[in-house]
Amino acid sequence: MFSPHVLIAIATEVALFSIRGERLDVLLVARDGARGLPGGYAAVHEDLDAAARRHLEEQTGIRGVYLEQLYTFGRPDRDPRQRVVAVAYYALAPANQFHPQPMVSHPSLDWAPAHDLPPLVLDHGDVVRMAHRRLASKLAYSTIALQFMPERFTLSDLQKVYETILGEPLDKRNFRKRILAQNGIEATGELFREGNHRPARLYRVKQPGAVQFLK
Amino acid sequence: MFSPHVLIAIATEVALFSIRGERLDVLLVARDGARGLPGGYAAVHEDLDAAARRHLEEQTGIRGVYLEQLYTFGRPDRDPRQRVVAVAYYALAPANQFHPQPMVSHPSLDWAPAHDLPPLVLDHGDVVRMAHRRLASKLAYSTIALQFMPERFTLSDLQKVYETILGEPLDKRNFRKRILAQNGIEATGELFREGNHRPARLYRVKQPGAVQFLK
DNA sequence: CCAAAAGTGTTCATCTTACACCCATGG
DNA sequence: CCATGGGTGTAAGATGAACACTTTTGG
Repeated sequence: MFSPHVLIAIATEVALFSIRGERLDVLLVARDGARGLPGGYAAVHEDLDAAARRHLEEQTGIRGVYLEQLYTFGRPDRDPRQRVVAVAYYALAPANQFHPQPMVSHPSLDWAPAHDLPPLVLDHGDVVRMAHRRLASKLAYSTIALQFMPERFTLSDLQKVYETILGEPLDKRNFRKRILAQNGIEATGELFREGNHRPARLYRVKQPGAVQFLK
Repeated sequence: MFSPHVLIAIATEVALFSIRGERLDVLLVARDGARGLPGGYAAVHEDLDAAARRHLEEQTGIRGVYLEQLYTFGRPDRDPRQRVVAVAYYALAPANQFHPQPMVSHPSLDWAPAHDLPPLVLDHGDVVRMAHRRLASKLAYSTIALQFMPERFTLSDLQKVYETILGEPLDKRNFRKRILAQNGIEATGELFREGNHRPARLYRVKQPGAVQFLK
């Protein structure tokens, strides 16, 4: 049906970010001694998004996260061994503050700081950097940061997410005004008590699945 | 080297826009009785951007235009006949005001209004709509509209480009302030005389290749 | 009572929007 | 002199940025 001159292997690659402590981390898998992003070939009759999710789950156990296509890398020399076109994605997983159990128990997995990546295979470093830029710019005009939040969270938690991704401190009062005006979250009425200080109000995302655009 | 289960045909598709008259038009090619976007398969060792440009030139004669990757469509059922992943692009060609000679002489080509598309093959209508949205939003934070301009143009010409893409009229004074503040164009000192009214200053793009981001 | 983080309004500067008239030309 | 599009500034409103103190809790 097809000339072999147009048949190409397609791989998906997923940069999965999470806020851990006060760092933006990306999840890496070890493969033959080097580190790279979770991913692999898409099967002939497999949807690309599904392939990205499948490899992510198979290699990390993570599922149900926000996933967005980033860019397709098609330079013929990007993989020196063979011709593979890579459809890159990025994904966001909730901060682990309310999930203290390690999300990852597989020994070949580890987190690396997005700001200070170790050497990665192929062009995976470029993927992470491009995803990080996209994420940072999306903070300005969407509610995408909510995808990092667990079921219940405080405004300080959310502010730390913004500050971590942007790499700069934000004014607390202005931040709260802005976030509450976006109307994407609501107070649960509960309080979160921790440490020797005033307890914080807990909030939840109104529509956990949806990322809305602002203005 | 590869299992045949991961070998997939990759096609590029290009939505080429131009401002013609006061419409945003997209260039269509006729193929077996239907209309679609210029494009075709990428060869095994061909760069994807290069494949998009090659098919565009082979089918329309157009080259040297601004080209940007849009999205990769990977649903297995997008082409009912066979499995083809489509890497979609959009391209921008200068308005024809200073190029009155038809850019296209091939009989199987025609322009269609982006706001009112005829039925297109496969998912090409989705590609055009997505590209149009991307273009409209990029007007707000980049100098991408300059890619529609010929070598010399007036501020009224440029304003018509914005108005046509956005589908709404803009205030002349505010528009001029904004554009000149962006610092992407400069007056040539020449005047353009046409019709029985005051001649208009001609401008040129400072860096014709570059699209700069604002703020 | 001390330390620590939560919570809360106002002012100033900046940017955005609305708006109307004169200018230069061709016919 | 008339019609046509080119060209220009200002004021009001909206938005964003800066900023400090009180509250509640645990120890």
